[in-house]
Amino acid sequence: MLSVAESPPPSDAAAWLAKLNDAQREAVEYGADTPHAPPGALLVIAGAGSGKTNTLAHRVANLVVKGADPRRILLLTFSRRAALEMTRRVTRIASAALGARAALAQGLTWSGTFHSVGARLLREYAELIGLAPAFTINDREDSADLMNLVRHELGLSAKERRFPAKGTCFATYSRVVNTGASLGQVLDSAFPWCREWEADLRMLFAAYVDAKQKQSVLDYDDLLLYWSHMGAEPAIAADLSGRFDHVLVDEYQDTNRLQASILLALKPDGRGLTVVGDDAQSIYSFRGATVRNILDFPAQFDPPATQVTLERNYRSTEPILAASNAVIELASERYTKNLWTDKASAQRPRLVTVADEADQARYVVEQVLEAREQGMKLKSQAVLFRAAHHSAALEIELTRRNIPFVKFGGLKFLDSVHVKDVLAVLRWAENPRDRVAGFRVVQLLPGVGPATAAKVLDDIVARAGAGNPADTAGGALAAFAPPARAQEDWHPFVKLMSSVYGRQTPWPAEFEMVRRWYEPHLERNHEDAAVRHADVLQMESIAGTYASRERFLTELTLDPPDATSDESGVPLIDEDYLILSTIHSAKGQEWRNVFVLNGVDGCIPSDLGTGSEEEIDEERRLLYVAMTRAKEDLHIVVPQRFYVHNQAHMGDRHVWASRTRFIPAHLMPLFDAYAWPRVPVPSAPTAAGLAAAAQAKIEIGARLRKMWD
DNA sequence: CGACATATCTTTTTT
DNA sequence: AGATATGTCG
Repeated sequence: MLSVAESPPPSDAAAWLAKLNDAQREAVEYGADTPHAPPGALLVIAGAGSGKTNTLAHRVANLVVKGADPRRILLLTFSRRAALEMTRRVTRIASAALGARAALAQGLTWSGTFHSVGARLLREYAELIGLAPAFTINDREDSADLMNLVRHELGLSAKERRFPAKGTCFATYSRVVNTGASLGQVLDSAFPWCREWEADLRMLFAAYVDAKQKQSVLDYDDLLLYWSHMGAEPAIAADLSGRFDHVLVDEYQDTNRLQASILLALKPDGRGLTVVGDDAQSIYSFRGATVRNILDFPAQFDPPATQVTLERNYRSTEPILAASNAVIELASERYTKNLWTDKASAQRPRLVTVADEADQARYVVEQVLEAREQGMKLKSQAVLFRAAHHSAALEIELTRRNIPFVKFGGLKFLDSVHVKDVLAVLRWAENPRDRVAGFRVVQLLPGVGPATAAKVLDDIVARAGAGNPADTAGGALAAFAPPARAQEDWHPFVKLMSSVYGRQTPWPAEFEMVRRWYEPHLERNHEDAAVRHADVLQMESIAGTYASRERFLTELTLDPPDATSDESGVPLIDEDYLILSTIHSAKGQEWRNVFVLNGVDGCIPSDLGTGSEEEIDEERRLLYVAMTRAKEDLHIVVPQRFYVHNQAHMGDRHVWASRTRFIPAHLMPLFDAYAWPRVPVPSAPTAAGLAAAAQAKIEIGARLRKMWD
């Protein structure tokens, strides 16, 4: 049992908080003297680079130092990466302050994303709420596949006019769940081209929910939805909220209504609740996040939440901050603060015009190498972009020049077919009712298509009845009469599945058995089997680090490895590599040297996100987030000619792009604007003259295009 | 019924 | 370029 409460606080208590500024210290010390009877809610508005993570870590550490039980602290972060970073810092800070009682700081066991904490709680309360404890969790792709299955069953795929694709259906469903809006509202605001299908979609979603329940499968949204409904059930709600004395939430500007309702159920009067975020960095509205959550937070409580604002920026130089502030000031809705810094620098952020994407890639490589020559590690430099495919040309150039890089965002390890195949076998083993998994696995056998697969799955469900399908699934498979072409492969398949259903082989060894069974199918189905095989082996080594099949599956779907690199596998820890990242995945991070690709209209803002004022403002915040990642040097690259795919009628073609609307002419003095490669000019013009010339050229282009708008 | 070829559409960002 | 619906053959 922990008994910190009676120990006196360390005599140098003030010393370890001395490095914080006044606002930070206020956020750290708010209510910390009475950790067992916390005061009302606290809102910390923390601007970019204002030491937010550090402040939150200090606050948690301080609570522990003052006697709070770390096992009764719930720390909700946006990503797993952020959760790990936070626990690491809290442990370090608290250990230093606690001295001999440092071990206490290890007790911070409830930290993670809303989704992972939700999954953990749901497994604990499963029986109580009528959920099979062995439920499996579908990732986005699996969920869309299930939606597709249901869509076919309802005959929606054979309509006269084409019904929305599975991904669109699922996205619509997800948005309804996360925003709490009606289907009609969601269609109007986000999917207007699907408006005509409202009635069919409603029917589809009802059947989708039904299918999930029958199969004991949850999707990401369910992890929040069930949690939220537990909070609405008085008996469970009391138990839930009684478990945690303190609830702290990071990146609150990117939470949605559903998440807000969960918090409110946990801490109805706000006591012990802390949320931290920055309204100017809200960039996840496509996931149902709403900036209203943070703006309306104080007024939810009586008395209203105490607010602390962190405005001092410790990250960027003054010119970078001035440009970033100027960009965000043009938003149609005012933000709550203005950042300042005392880090002077003569280098303004650069606005670099290049001819096309190939030159853009060459420019970045040249600059990155030059910086490295001057001692800046590749790891201290990052290239950011709006959409994952924007870095394609750069990736080719980096590979050609042999420069190692790691890419965050975009395609995941888990999205490749072979990885999904193996995971499907394991998920089906864990939960034989999981139709998406089973459907995929059975069709791996030659001669088996959708029709045969459906029969197999029906047989399994029929034989199980109300009992545990894991006991009877093997028998159902053995009794099935396979089509002639699958005859030869059927027996080994039945043997494998019977073994995994019955858990005859202990965990990591089971993976190896599945892999061996899968190998011949991999060879048969894929030209590049060798590369794919390496991925499967890599997955096998990851599997060995988890205690059980269930842990492995849950962790992998909730926290998939998020980096890919040119080689298979992430480079060695001590190796130096350049960071490529989508702007979304760059959240919360910082680098000395930052490049923003495609600073053109159509990319930032994405031409898909210019429908409404709100969407445009979100794109503006995206640029703001990208710019404020930079500590010393910031390059926004503007290719004049831009290649686009999948244009409705013309197919692929080049388009002439113009500088992003978020940096209008009157902000140009805040940038160091030039063209690259620099052309020799006869009369040695001034930098300002060059900038003006470059700008005039671009604006004429824009005017000419406007003639046809 | 499965396998393979052909025509038609497609919204980016992620837990 | 890649997914998905539809068409045709064995």
